[in-house]
Amino acid sequence: MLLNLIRRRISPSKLSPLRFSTTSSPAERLYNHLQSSTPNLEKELTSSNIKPNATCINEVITRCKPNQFQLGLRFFIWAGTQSGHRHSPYMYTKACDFLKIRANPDLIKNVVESLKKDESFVSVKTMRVVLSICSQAKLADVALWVLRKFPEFGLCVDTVAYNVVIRLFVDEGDLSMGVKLMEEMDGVDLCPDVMTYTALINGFCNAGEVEEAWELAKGMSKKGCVVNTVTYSRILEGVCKCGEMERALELLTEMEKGEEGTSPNAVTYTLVIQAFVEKKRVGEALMVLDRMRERGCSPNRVTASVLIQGVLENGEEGVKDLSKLVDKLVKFGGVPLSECFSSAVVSLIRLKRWEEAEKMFRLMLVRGIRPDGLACSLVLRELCLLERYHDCFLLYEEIEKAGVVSTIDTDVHSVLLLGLCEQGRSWEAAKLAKSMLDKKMRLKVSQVEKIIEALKKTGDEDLMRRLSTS
DNA sequence: ATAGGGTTAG
Repeated sequence: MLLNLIRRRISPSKLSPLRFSTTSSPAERLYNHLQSSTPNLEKELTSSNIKPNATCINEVITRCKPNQFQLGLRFFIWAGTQSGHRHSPYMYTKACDFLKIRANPDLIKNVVESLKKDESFVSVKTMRVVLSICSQAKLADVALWVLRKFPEFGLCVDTVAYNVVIRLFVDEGDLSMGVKLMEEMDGVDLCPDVMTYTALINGFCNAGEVEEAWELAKGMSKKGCVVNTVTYSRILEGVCKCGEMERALELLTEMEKGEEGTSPNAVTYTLVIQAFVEKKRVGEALMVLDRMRERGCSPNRVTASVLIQGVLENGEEGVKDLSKLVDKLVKFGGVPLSECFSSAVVSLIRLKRWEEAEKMFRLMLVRGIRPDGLACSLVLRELCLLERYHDCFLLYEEIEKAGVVSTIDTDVHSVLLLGLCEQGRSWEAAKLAKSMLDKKMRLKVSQVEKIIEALKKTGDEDLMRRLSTS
């Protein structure tokens, strides 16, 4: 950190290139190449021989001031075309946020135009990165504009590029543009693939136009695309969303009777189960569970949590229904008892039935059923909200002992720590603080002073030393 | 490229 500060004070112009390249970070060097206003920026960047990784790319971009965003974007595009590197979705989000692409769509157009003007090397890969940026920023119009620019660079549009643009229009709700583009593909000798169809089928299903989706699916096989379980499941989901549960069951039957590649899987059945649960038709949801079992398909944790929530919410006989369901899920395999109980705890908390949730959670610990990370963190958070810090601490210790991979949020840790201090539980606070230090957690709370003050009372010198150096 | 139920880093 200190080194960075010192470095920044040295004006780059006073350093010879040789000296510069040995003393500065790759990001710094790339950033300086970026400033060099040469006619061909990409060549300049490539000549640096630096292969930037994610951290480095991020560093370069965040160095850009708002008036340099166009340069920053151009750098990001260049970096995305380097061999052996591929921007992760996270990086796309990051770049789009920082460069404020969505608020300023012209940035993309300007960069593409400047690539043309500077006669930089532009490949299909370059365009793919540009389209991914449009995709991340949800800019359908700009994406279409980019698509139309391909010929100007002597490039042929491919199916993947079309799919990106089609998906953007579909997500915007512009289905007719999606269809128009798909039809246009024929004219340039491109064949719509499963992705193209899936995008449009999704769109029609979301718009409640299941018939249209169905027609598209029928058209798929004629074009040599295989209609698979996923496609059918999407349509089934659309049918469910329209509330046509009887038709959904018919479609399910058809899938069960159909060929190998279209037989329903756990996701398919779970969609139907969830739809019944949402319509408070829990009995029928449970029947679908039996049905999937008969077809040799095991429920998974999603199936389980959807059904458990449904039974708790709408079951006639509450706990009795629940234990019957849990027995069944465990017997069917695929979902361990601990997952079922954890789901029940999570559902109860969501339903604001806290007392039942706590009872069940404690029952789990007594019976040696290990709760999952989410159940633990929700229970501990609730206890903190109720200011039952000591209870929370005791449960925390038990959970640690049970060896649950802790996913408890940092802020819950901090609130608990502070709460223990305020309630005069300095021994417990010290123990928690040590545990947090072991996990390399930072004390992220405004009243750090207060905590330190309370911890001093324990007279634990080892702890104080560790706190002061952390 | 399919569902649900929280977070982290890149």
